[in-house]
Amino acid sequence: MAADTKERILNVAERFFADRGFPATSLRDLTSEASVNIASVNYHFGSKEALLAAVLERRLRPVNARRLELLDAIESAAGNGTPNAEDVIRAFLSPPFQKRQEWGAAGDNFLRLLGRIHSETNEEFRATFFQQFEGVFRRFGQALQRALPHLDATDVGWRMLFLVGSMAFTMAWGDSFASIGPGANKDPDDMLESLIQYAAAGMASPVPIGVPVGLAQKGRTS
Amino acid sequence: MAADTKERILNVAERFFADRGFPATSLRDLTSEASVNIASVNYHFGSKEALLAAVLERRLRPVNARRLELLDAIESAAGNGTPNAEDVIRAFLSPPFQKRQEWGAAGDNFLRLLGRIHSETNEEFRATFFQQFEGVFRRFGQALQRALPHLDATDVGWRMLFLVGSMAFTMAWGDSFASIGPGANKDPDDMLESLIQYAAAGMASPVPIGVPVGLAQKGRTS
DNA sequence: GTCTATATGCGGATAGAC
DNA sequence: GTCTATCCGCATATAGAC
Repeated sequence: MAADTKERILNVAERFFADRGFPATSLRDLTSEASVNIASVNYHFGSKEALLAAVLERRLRPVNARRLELLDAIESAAGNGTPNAEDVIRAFLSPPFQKRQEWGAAGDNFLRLLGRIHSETNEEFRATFFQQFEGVFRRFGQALQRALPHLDATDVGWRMLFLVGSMAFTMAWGDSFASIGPGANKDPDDMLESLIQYAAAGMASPVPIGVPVGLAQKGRTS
Repeated sequence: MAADTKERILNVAERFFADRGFPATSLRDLTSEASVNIASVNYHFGSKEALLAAVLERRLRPVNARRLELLDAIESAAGNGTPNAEDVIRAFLSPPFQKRQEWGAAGDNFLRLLGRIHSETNEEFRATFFQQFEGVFRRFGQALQRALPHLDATDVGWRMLFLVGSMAFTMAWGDSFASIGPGANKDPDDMLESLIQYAAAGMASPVPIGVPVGLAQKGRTS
């Protein structure tokens, strides 16, 4: 049962990489937990790094495909007009969280891994991850620029950085963070909608005209 | 020169932990780069984990002290009234970025490390990091709840999650992310102001009244 | 406080039998 | 495809001389 072996490896790797991080996960533990032979990772994937790439690609591909599909639909509907910014943001944020629900516990693990990966600034990780992500990021950047013509390109770039940061952190922590913050839990399904609303408001917020952003209120509280 | 040895270790650890991550950093490389003996980490700090704690505490302590100082001033000025949400957000976000400028290159390294640490969901890291952070997070949560009475506690909690995510990601990536996004670089000093503005708009955005957030527009683009 | 030498164990990867 | 046995190197940590 080779196919089963590969999948068992992928599933345990997803969970362990999410829980412990990639460098702190040993192939010994991983293969033991998956009940496969220790040599099978190298046989099926070639190396530990290639295993990470396979773990990411398996789920990132459909997520990003869905993102672009939704964006295509929005741009088609807008025609020559400007697309709605909230719609664009929704198209970017929804797919990973919706897929998580489809994928159940595995989706949970993947999203936590994905959240981790986002703040990995290493070169090797970038090669694996940004290869899948960079094109999507660019297309959504262009769409947001059209949807928010009052922003210059730098503002759009920074705000996308903020948006992706919120998304990644929410993926990494999900519900477990709510216990630290104030208030009891409501339905976790509402979190995505709350994130979309937060991001849409932040994205579209006006830029002070004629006043350099950095000088407007610098040192106000210091 | 023992004091110098400790500081050289701390400085290199800060940079290596930021660049490579904690588990991927070896004490061999670290002590070699710092030009100190390999045994000195255990002599001065006790263990690799204790070194991480020392690295974090050295800079996190003044950052969080400054945050609370600013928050105290805001709450004193507000008296029995409600403090301004943007002021509270500024008090939370400004100190790490202002300290970075004070600290120069070391501040850069620390902020990248701090960004990483935020998405570390491990138990061990939480012990070290949240010990310093949890109290600050609670106090700002209460302040934001008072500043934004139209939000219930769950909304405040989630939006703080989003805010911290934006902040952490900005710390981790800083300027290097701008090259991926659209647009050329403006003054990097403006990034903090842009982040504050984004967060303030997202934080204060209205909640649809009488319509559950999660049901309002769910599936709109799917 | 600093150094060398070493204890002790785990890491990824592979050779070669089945 | 799967397994055992092994190569080879690096990890943290410490003992003990200086």
